[in-house]
Amino acid sequence: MEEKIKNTNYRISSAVIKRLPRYFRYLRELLEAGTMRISSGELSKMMNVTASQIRQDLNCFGGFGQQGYGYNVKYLYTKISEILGVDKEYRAVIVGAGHLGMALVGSPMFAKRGVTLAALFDNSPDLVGKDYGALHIYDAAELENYIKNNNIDIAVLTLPRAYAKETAQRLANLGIKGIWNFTNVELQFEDLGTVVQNVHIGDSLMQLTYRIGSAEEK
Amino acid sequence: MEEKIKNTNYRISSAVIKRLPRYFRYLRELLEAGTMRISSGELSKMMNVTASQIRQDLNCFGGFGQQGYGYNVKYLYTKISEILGVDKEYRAVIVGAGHLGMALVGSPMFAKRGVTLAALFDNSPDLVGKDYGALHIYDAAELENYIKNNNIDIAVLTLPRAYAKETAQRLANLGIKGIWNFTNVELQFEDLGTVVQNVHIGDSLMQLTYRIGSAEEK
DNA sequence: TAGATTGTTAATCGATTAACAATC
DNA sequence: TAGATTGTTAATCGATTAACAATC
Repeated sequence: MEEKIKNTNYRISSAVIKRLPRYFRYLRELLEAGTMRISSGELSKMMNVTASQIRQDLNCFGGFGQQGYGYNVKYLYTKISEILGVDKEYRAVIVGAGHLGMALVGSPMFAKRGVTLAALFDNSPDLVGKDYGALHIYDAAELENYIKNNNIDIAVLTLPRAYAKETAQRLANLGIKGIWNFTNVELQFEDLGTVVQNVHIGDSLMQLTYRIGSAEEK
Repeated sequence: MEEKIKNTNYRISSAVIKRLPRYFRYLRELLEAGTMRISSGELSKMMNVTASQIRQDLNCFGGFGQQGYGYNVKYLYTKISEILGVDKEYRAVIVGAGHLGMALVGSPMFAKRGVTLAALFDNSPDLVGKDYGALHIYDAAELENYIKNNNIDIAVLTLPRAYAKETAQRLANLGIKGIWNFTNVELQFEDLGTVVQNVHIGDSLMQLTYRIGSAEEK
């Protein structure tokens, strides 16, 4: 049972990577429900994918199952968590303490995924200095100082478009590991080694309206 | 130039559909910048995709370009808008007036995509009855009444997980056309003809931590 | 007309599914 | 051991890219 995660020198396809978080969610649900084991066949029915795909996906990273038995839910959950970096305990700050920033602060999303929120930043005098639960809102001018001294890995950008590019550049210059970008500005810092994950929420709305339209045609 | 959008009896692949909103965004930017025409080659450089893919994608819906010239930006933007249903002027309500709901209300996202926000709903006595800009917050108990009488096409679910399933079921029973689901609950109402678009924001965070981890390995 | 660039067919590539031998 | 189910190879399917004739 002490299978290591494969040293994946070869590139994992982005199709696989995009599916991993969904496995993570389903496995946690199974774990919480007290399920001990699951076969690729059972999981495939729950998730509406093929059992083949599940086995192929998992085998990119290692042989986590056992012939004739299936997968131990707790073990598989742990492995997928490791693959996704949940055990790395990344530390994040939220830059932009508007409604979106506050919505993220208030949700259990970060905690559930091993990410610790350390602080909030904003440039509005009305907000700077306030506390939200355990989190303090700092002046955006303090970003450099704070990030250098507090071991921050990830910045969540929930500020207005207008400040996005400049702020992101400052963060990348600091060598921050990841930027989770909710502003609709496309960012690019591969040269600086900063990973950018863009969230285009509006694209999702457009997919919805497309699908409504195409459903109505029939 | 009066090319009709192809009557797409055959199914457009979801790979194509997912790319359409990105074309929409880039084309608006070009339009705002005053660019009159663009070739698939130029656009491909801007967007970091192949020119072939752009031409293939567009030709699923019609021949919007002109040999030797390229694409008229305004015309193409209009056509893609039609394909995505921007011209349909869908009407939406937001169910759940917490921070996430308020963040969506305050953003220009809906207006930019032809979706009109009509009202907010919540079940907290502190919020019901208040107004935010032009939008009124109604009691969630009024959902049925309001939706029947106000021509609502889309419900945006930004309420706590606990109420998600029940509320979504009520909306689907009313025959609402689309549910934009921000709760992490997987919903399924294909039988009732309601399109569900799930937003799993946490999955995006997991992709970020995965990518940070795999970038660090090198 | 010559040059440019589309629309579309054909070739390639990659991802998904099926099949089955390995093995618990 | 027999039954079950994985890990993995092979077959299929679909999506992307390349190529080029059509045409503005």
